[in-house]
Amino acid sequence: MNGPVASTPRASWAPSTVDIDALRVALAVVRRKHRAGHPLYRAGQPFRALHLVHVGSYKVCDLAADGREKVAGFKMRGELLGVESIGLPGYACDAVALEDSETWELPCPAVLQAAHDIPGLQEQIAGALAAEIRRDRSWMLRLGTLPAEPRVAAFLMDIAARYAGLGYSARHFILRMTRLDMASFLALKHETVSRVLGHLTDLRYIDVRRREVRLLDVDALRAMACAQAA
Amino acid sequence: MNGPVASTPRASWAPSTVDIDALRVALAVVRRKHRAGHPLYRAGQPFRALHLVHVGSYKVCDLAADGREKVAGFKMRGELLGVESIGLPGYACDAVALEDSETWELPCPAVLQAAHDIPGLQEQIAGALAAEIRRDRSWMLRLGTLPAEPRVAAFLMDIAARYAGLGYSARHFILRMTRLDMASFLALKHETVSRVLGHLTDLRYIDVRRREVRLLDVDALRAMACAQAA
DNA sequence: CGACGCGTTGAGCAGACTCAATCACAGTGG
DNA sequence: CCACTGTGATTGAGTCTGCTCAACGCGTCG
Repeated sequence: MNGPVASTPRASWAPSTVDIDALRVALAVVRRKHRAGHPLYRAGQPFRALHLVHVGSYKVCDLAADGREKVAGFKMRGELLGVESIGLPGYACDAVALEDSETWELPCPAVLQAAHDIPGLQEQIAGALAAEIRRDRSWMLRLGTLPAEPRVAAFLMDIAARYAGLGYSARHFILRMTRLDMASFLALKHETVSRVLGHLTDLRYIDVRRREVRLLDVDALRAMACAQAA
Repeated sequence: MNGPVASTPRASWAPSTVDIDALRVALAVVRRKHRAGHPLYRAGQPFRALHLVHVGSYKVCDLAADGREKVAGFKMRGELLGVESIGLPGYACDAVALEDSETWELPCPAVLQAAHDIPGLQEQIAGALAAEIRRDRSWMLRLGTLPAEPRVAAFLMDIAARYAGLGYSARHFILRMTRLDMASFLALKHETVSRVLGHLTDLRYIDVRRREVRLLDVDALRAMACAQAA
């Protein structure tokens, strides 16, 4: 995610993953399914549980009072949903399934109890929240300092790395979100995203057919994602 | 102690504040002073403690491997520094004093122990981390959806609200950071920030003399900070 | 005093946006 | 089976906001 870091504890670097085994033994996990486009939760609904993505993927959408809206992130298998709402009476944002998906519900009281009882779990949870902060900050940095093209390149590299972490191909994958969602997350317009993908195709860095992406020149993409100039 | 927050759980809304009394009784707090421009910590230094701002203010700077840099936030009295590094061997970013400042050091092992022993503290800490996530997300939303002028207006309103929370005037205050820092945080160039402040002055919304700011028309500023168009 | 960092201001440029048309595809129903 | 429809994606032309480059003023501090 950040760089080629090896030999550090997982909870620090992995997306919002925690030690699932520890939680699974301690909690009575409820499975919840969501069809593509349907919400796992909406902003304002009572906050009573965290959710672990088990199948599929979700987007997290922040909303402002005046209607402005932005995709804050995408969550894949093994990642946690709802951590941003801890300490609030209701959820702070929306979580919507990008495809037919399934989560495990982790009720808050049970998690708190487990954090007390299971040694190390408290630290893992705090570590997962801190990792979420770092991930957000890392994207804030990119969105604030990179032009459109490197931004899209960085996004593709991020998705690729996460698929790789799940055992899927890092070179060939399906984008589960629309161009509009990508654009919102990247603070661009969907036309711009489309144009950039087109240009990356012209450069032979990638091959895109609608949602299907093939990375042809990972080194070039990585270089582009790091340098401010093209 | 915290601020005039009404009728909602404190840990949820306050900046990165926690129940300081609970921590103070449990921890042997060490005071650390920093002159303007000097670091409280730098990215990579061993992470052993959180820090509570007691006097003055700090900026938090994220850095990318390729040298890109961005101010991720500003911390004032009562706010926590270092939470983003929880679970890592070293700090994930820099924290630099904007003026002569002082922090209370909260050693990690002691905090963890206290979180075990003091009922509710664990939740408060998790709540503080979640609040940090929400604050970052809230700025990501603004930076992604607002043009330069509303962005600066929103920034001024944010600073004003935080000063008000500390018992200072919300109408008249000193910006502790340079235009460059503001610009970095707002993902703008410092010339743009300068121009926007100039324009807000022309509009009689504010009065600026270098770092000194007076808010003349708070309603207009608030309106500007919320609407995407001017 | 001189120097450097910070802040302001101006002119011109360019990258991303706006507006708009068109295309591809999946789902629906006749 | 295919026309119809709506959403998502692509592409083009023109515009504009914020950036770049540059000069200058102010203040502070060595």
